[in-house]
Amino acid sequence: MAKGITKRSVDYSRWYLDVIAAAQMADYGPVKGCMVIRPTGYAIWEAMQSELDAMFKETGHVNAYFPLLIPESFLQKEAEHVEGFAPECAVVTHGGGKKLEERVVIRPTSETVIWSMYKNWIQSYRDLPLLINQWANVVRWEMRTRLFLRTMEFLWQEGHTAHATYDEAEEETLKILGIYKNFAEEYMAMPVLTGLKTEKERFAGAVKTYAIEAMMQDRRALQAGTSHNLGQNFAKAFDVTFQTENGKLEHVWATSWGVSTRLIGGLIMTHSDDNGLVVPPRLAPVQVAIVPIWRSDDEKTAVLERLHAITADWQGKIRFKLDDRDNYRPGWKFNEWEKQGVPIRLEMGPKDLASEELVMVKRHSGEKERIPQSAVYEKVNEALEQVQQELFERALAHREKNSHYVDSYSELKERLKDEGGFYYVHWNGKRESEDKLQEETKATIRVIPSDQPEENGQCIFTGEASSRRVVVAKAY
RNA sequence: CGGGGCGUGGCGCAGUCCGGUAGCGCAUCUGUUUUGGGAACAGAGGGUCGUAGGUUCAAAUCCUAUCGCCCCGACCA
Repeated sequence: MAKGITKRSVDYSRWYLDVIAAAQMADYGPVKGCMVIRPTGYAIWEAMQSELDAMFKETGHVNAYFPLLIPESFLQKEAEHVEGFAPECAVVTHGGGKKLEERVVIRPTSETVIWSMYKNWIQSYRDLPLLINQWANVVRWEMRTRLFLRTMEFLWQEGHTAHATYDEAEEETLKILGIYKNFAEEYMAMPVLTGLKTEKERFAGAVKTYAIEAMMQDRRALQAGTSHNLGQNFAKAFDVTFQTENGKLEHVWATSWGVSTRLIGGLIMTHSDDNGLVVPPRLAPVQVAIVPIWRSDDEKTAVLERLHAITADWQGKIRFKLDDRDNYRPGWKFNEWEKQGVPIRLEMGPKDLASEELVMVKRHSGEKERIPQSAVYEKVNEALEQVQQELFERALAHREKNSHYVDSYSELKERLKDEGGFYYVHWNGKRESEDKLQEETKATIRVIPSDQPEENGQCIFTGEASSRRVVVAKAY
């Protein structure tokens, strides 16, 4: 049925790329690993941006913009940070035809430039908290890239906040984590686990890294957003201090947090099917595609007239497209909108004109329904809500079905190989066990879940006592 | 960096082994008939075969070099 899209069961990775191509979401740029985001893909990003941006602003954050180019020496000021990022930096060595005195890196992330500026902006406890976000592009020289999931250049938002106390920074870190979870679940309809990253997986330069972690249809994990408590690491590296209420000088406490265009990859791999993209209604650039059907010019006029009347007051309420192109036939249009992931399709032809009905089709289920023309607006709104809900529930059920409690390492190894999924296992925090796990199974500890109850058990690697379970999975 | 694959009209490919008029499908344009799940027919336009050198009467095809991209792995949001 869907020409040109490889089935998920045949080759998941090929399927993913085919979905993107069929929906015209992105294309390869001329430089290896770089991606052109086409209008269909970018519209989804814009929808994500506008929702997230509103959430940040509601919680007191403001937007600003910092430069793309950073002096190389800045990266080196924070020991762990340089170690983590130096290998993947693109470095500018020449400008204006001359070799630069100091090389300049294209930002892989902006902590260093931003903290170099915060040094000038923060003097007193009265200047805190400083809650800044920026929407930007960053470059990381990755060895292996994949559209949306990992590209050399990607778009993201990065929040960088400064606080007077550790507790306040920690509170901010968790607040943002909550926003990310809410966004992922309520808008993307993508259920996520929240939790702390292990030391091994922690952001270079952070004291604590929290993440939201989602399960894709192939049962692999996708880290979909991170929120870091940076402690005083960057304040110390850039010597950012403030005077406290009682006159003492202290280093500022920091956080940083981000989500990227990777979310689009997550969206695709959570909901789409063998017929192409499926976009949840709240983020769909087009929520309803209307396909009129006619044979004669008279029929065309009548059908379009009726549809115009029905949609007369939809402007600003429902994002819809009346597809009245006459160089394509209905079947072609059905397919086209399907590949684009439009949640609801309405069909109306001569038959419906007479019966005062029309046909409503849901993209995610293929379910068709005849609805009275007098109630289209209500029915469509109802359906959009319902689809949003069903997509979330479907994804959640998939995650639940593929999440397992396992108490032996040998069983974990077997099952990781054969079925994938999330495994809740006891681990007592030893780095060596974590390294061994990755080496032997390619899987990693994704999160130490926030909502997991304390439970006495034995670490499956060492047999030592453990008080909690962590989530192990193979990841993107 | 290792393994695999590929560079030929806009896109997808065949042709390369065995040198001899650059081809097919899709897309595009024109016209007619069509239109409830990817329309049919007729016609048309569009290519220095990744790049550079070599062999030859003759190179997409053989030789040498080189550049690039994609997929799979190690590393990563």
